[in-house]
Amino acid sequence: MSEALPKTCDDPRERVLRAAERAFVASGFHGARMAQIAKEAKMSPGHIYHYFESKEQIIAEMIRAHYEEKKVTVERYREAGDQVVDMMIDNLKDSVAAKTDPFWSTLMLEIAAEATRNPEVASSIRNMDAELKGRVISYLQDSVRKDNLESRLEIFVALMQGIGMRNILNPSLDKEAVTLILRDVIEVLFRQKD
Amino acid sequence: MSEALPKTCDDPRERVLRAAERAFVASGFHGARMAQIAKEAKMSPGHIYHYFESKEQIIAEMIRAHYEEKKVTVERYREAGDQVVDMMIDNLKDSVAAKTDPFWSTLMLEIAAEATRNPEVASSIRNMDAELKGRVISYLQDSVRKDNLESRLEIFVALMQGIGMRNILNPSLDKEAVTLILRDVIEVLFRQKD
Amino acid sequence: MSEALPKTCDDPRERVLRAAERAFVASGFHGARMAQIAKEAKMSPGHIYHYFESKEQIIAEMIRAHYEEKKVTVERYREAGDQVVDMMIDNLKDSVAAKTDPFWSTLMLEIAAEATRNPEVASSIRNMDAELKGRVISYLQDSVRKDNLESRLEIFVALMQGIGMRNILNPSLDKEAVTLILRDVIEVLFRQKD
Amino acid sequence: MSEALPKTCDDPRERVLRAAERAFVASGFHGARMAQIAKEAKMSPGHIYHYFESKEQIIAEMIRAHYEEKKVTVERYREAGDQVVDMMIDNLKDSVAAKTDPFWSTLMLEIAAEATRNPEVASSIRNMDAELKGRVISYLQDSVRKDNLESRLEIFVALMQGIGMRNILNPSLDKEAVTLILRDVIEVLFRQKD
DNA sequence: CATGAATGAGCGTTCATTCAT
DNA sequence: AATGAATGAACGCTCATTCAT
Repeated sequence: MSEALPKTCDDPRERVLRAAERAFVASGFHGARMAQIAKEAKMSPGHIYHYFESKEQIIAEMIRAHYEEKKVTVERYREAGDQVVDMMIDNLKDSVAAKTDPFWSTLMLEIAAEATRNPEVASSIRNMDAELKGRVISYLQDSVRKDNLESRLEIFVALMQGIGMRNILNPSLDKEAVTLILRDVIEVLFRQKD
Repeated sequence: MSEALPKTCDDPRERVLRAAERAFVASGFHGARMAQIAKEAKMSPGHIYHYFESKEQIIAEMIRAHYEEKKVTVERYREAGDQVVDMMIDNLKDSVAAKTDPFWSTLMLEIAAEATRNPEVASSIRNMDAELKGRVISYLQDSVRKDNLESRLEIFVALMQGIGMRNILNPSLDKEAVTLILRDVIEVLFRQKD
Repeated sequence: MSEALPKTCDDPRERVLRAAERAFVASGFHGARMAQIAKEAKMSPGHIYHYFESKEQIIAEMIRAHYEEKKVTVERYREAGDQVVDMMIDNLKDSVAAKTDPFWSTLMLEIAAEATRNPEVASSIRNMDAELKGRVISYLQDSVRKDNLESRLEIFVALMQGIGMRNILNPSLDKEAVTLILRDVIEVLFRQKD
Repeated sequence: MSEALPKTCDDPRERVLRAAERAFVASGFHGARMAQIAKEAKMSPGHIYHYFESKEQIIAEMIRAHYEEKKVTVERYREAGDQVVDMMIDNLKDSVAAKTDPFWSTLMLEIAAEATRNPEVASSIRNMDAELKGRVISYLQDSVRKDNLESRLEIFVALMQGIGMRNILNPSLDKEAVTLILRDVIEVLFRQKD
């Protein structure tokens, strides 16, 4: 009954991670100050180091948590059976909204930028990315056209993440029009020719 | 006749900008050290401040220079006349190679990330981006399908930049396969129906 | 009857003092961490402050305890009667071993170094040192040469502590040879000319 | 004519070393603050790092400089020929004064204490100490008793450094009386039996 | 009596920027 | 125009000490 809520604001590690996320979005991994993270986590700077060894570790764990969330998100493809292309199209509006949320697109940008500089982070990201992509491919396998599936998926992911980046450079991006056009792109990328 | 060569290695401002570009790609805007930029520009750190007020200004001007280069690049769309979709397809391999060049994709990432943090830079980028897009639209106008052209262009740009980001997260991206599939996407995005 | 055993491992103050001693030898007064002392004393860091006001106080009391032990040690001179020079010579091997024990020589070094920095500690050490020396002089008085006895004793103590320091700077010090030579030095310092 | 004075206050490295020496004597290696050293060296904290990589390096170089000075000091034994024991006795007053200078005895204490904790420093000190001792032995070789010479020298050095330590614990040490008694100790340690 | 989570001042060090030359 | 020595504020992080429980 009184089950501890998992991952609430009461878990101090989680509080730090959430605070760091906000600080990273606001100032970038390098620009974010431990003092700011501490303040947002309602914790003294020193106490953060009871939960994390370093700022680097906070970055690494936040990236990992980000991928864990993505894992959950892609599980819905598993359940879509052979309706997966229809599902992608049905969910398009939400997907575009998610990718154009400035919070998430900014974080994605930071993560990619960190991968270009920190080899340890890069390797970890690439492993997680590959695992995620492998899962998605196994879920799509039977219901979409199979030729060059991996590359088609790469293009789809590139497109969705690219939309996030475009929304940063052009926040007046017409999400509705984009959503409509994306339907055709998804059809051409994935629909099996009966 | 003895016109000063514009943008050669002899122009010290240009030298700083090129050096900064390399340093930013290697270490990010925050990670790059003025000392490193000075060394690469073969100039003392102090002397950089004769040409630029601050590191921020170097970032801003480097981004501007980046857009100036892009302006030159898009001019070829102007010259393509009504063959523009064919030209996009013919150039696809080069375009993919350009977007997956780690140097440029890293720089693009830094620029986008900076836009999320520095409002002045963000505003300047958005102006330049809008101008660039306006030009491209005017060049495409007569030779591609006109419905929702701006959004179709956004999607195309998102896709190309997204491929750059994907290449960072997954450097074993199959560029050849991607190039092939992109042909179909371009057809569906831009080809006028008879 | 049920007298509390003094100075056993059950006395928590004593446990802290012993733990501090080990930590100070391992890391120095400054390098030793309260957390380490607490761990060695099998006590929480916070609880140490029920027994001691500060780290400084632990240092001061540990030094005092060190002198109390020395007091016990010098009592044997009292019991030697007029055989004291012979006893010094007989005990030489043990004395050298004691002074070259890294534990005690390190502690001696820390104590002397602390005396150069902390005036309160310095004053307390000087009092205790003077008292100790006074006792030894009274024990030696009747059985050794009396001219300049205090200075002869100073030289003897300097020599023994100096050997401890030499053993730190040159751990391959030949203790056996040193012991042999010291016999002659003691003879010249203390033996009464019949 | 206008020869640069070697090691004057104009050499900034030397200024840092001298400032560090004073700060180390006043507060110990650990207690001394870079800000304090900077202030005493009339230099900003940041600028110290143009000359030294770290506080550790300053400590290491100061110790080395200390040994270089000692090397110069022991050279006079070389020139004493077979009068070396007489010279030791003649110089005794100065030697005692040098060893009881609180500045130098405090520094010696810090150095020995550092050797018990920092293995790199310890190894360097031991090498320098061994070299120094080797030199002295070669200078004494022909004019003092040869049995166990190395250990006799160790005892002499221990005695002199021990006097420095005693002077810290008992600053009212009677240097004159000590000097007188030391003559006999030197005779017994080194004088050749005709 | 006892805990250990929590604090926050202060450390060694870095680096954008300045300025005497 | 050009240098590079010099600055000092600000960083990530540590640890003696406190205090709610």
